[in-house]
Amino acid sequence: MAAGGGDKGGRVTMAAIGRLAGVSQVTVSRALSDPSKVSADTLRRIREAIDQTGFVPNALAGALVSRKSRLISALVPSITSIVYSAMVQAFGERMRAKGYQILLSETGSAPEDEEDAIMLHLSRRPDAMMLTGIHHSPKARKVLLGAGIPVVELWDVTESPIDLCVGFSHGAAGRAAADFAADAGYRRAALVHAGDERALRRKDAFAERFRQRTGQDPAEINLNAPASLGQGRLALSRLIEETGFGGGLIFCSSDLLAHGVVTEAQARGLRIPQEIGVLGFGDQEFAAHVEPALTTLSVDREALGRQAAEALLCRIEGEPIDRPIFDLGFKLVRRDSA
Amino acid sequence: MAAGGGDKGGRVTMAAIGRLAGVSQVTVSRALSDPSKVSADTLRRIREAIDQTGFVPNALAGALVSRKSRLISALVPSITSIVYSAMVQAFGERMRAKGYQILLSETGSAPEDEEDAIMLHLSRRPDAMMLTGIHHSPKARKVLLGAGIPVVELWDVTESPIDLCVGFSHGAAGRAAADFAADAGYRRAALVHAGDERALRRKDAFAERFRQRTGQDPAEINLNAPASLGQGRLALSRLIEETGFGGGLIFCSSDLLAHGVVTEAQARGLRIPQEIGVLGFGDQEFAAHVEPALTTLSVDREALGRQAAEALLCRIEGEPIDRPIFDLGFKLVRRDSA
DNA sequence: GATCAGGATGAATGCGCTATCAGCTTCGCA
DNA sequence: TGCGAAGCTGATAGCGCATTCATCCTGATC
Repeated sequence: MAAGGGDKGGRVTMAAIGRLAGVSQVTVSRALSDPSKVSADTLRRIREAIDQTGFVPNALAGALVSRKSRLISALVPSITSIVYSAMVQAFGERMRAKGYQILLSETGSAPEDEEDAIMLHLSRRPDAMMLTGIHHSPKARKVLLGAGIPVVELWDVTESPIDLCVGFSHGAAGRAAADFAADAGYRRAALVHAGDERALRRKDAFAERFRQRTGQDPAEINLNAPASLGQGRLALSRLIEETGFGGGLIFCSSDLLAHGVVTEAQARGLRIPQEIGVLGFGDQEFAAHVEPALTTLSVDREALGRQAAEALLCRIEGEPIDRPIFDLGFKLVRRDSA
Repeated sequence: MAAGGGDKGGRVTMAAIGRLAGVSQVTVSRALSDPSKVSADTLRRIREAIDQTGFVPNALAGALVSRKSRLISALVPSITSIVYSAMVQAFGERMRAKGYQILLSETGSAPEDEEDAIMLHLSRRPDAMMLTGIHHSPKARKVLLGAGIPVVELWDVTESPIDLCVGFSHGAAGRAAADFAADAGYRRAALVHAGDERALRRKDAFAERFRQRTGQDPAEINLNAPASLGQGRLALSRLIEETGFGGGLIFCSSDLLAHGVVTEAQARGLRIPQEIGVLGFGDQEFAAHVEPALTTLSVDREALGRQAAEALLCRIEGEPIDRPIFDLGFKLVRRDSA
């Protein structure tokens, strides 16, 4: 262990601080939660005792009795993806400013893992919960509703959220991409994606709209793997070698994949955007700075996180919310890759 | 609120489940913590009651009395940097497999923020704590020692850890980079970094060694901003325009900056590695796949996280650790950029 | 001097659970 | 038939704190 323990054999509690300062446990509690309720002299003695002993209040006990844990639970598929980490960062920053801590778990992509994680999180009695996506198991929905806490679902919109949702329509995003492709004169298209549920919906919407507009079916590469530059390069190789893709617009499910496609295209001497156009998704920082700069669907990840935090805080503080569905939209940013 | 509450007005507790199943609260507790201690029939009735009510045990109360929260606290400067998020992911995965949850906070780079975060985390009575770096305020050290829990410091090594440390020597890394530069025949060098404390130590070690080996002082650009591709491009521009850098090896504090430097060099028509060599740090996924592939100092972030988890688990389970300092080293991976 | 408002403090209570010890069956075996 | 062992269950006692209510003091007001 790191330690030789506290001051004495027993651990330091408010009662112990009280004994040192010559007051009761209650007064110590008051001194910490609302110093104005305690006389200046008492406050000074209590603070001295705290400094002396290195006392750290036990938030477990506090939360147990007050029924307020000041803990917000957050579930994301992965934190190594900037997509989610930037959102969680903005979310957490806002929550921390309001005195809440974040209990964060990765759920992967399997719904049953999410269910387990939800149960584990609820057992810590969080004051609110943030989930990614709008698809959850029936049991998850049930326990969430039963928990009686505000819940926000992120990265998507639905008319029937568990409680609140903040996101944008992936169908609309896919259609916007297809319209862009058709308007820009592309007569062929391909879809490269990592296989996650929301990417699939963008892809399907793209395919349908592109077919309507051009009469052509896009080729498709489902990588079924976390997005990475290497996977993006691989995707273009497979597109060319497996499907005989000879040019057109490639709509990627993330900027990282798009960057990989661009890199592979350059390595093969293919000209961008003349021979192939590349459309990314997310508008991550690097998108504007690579060569050629990526044309991409821009999503404000920080705004998603902030808005989610704001909505939950309203709920926690009992303020009315006129509409629990926040559609933050997206923007197509045209640069040089398509 | 999301909910209309539980089944009744009051909330569901073990006592309520017991009433439903016709047993006492204690038996419910046993059924959950060790089902073998309860008869098959009782177990079935308890499980039915739990399913019916959607009961979720209150881990706050459990932790309060058992003095085991099954919570591990983790403090990192930022989760949007893959450097830390990949490490936390590996750390969390191992811990989750052992039944622990992670309480994660971002501390930024200010030491006083870390101190606040440590106090907040300790108030939740975690079973162990993971910190980034080996520099902490005296007060932080004191409360950490007083908490009596295992502590691991990550990303660096020191002879005097608070409890455990897992990392590598940044001085050695900087020197290895300088030796590589000198051995490869570079007579000029430049240092591009984001300004964080560990990058500064690598930089200083590089500068000193490079001077010894070549008699030359490296140029330096301190970006004082989170590493990004755009910052990397900016850095090369500044290097050329402010310091008149005309060629040599550029040692970057991260692969992302290195990638930016490479991108800017290509945009300016500079040949790599003939005119300028670029050495990255971290060996992130994309390093091997960009063109030219990045030469970089490889650090196994997942191994850091895993080893940290393993060491903490040993401490928690009371197993002996012969040496609390784990130096996991680094590797120089030569590819095409230098 | 009596009365009262307001500030400062403390005693008692219980949040929901685990740990401990004690009680009750049942069964095997002498 | 008796008796200990083993299996199952319950009563009780806190964990450390916030909440509630009661108490005491001070000073202002009539």
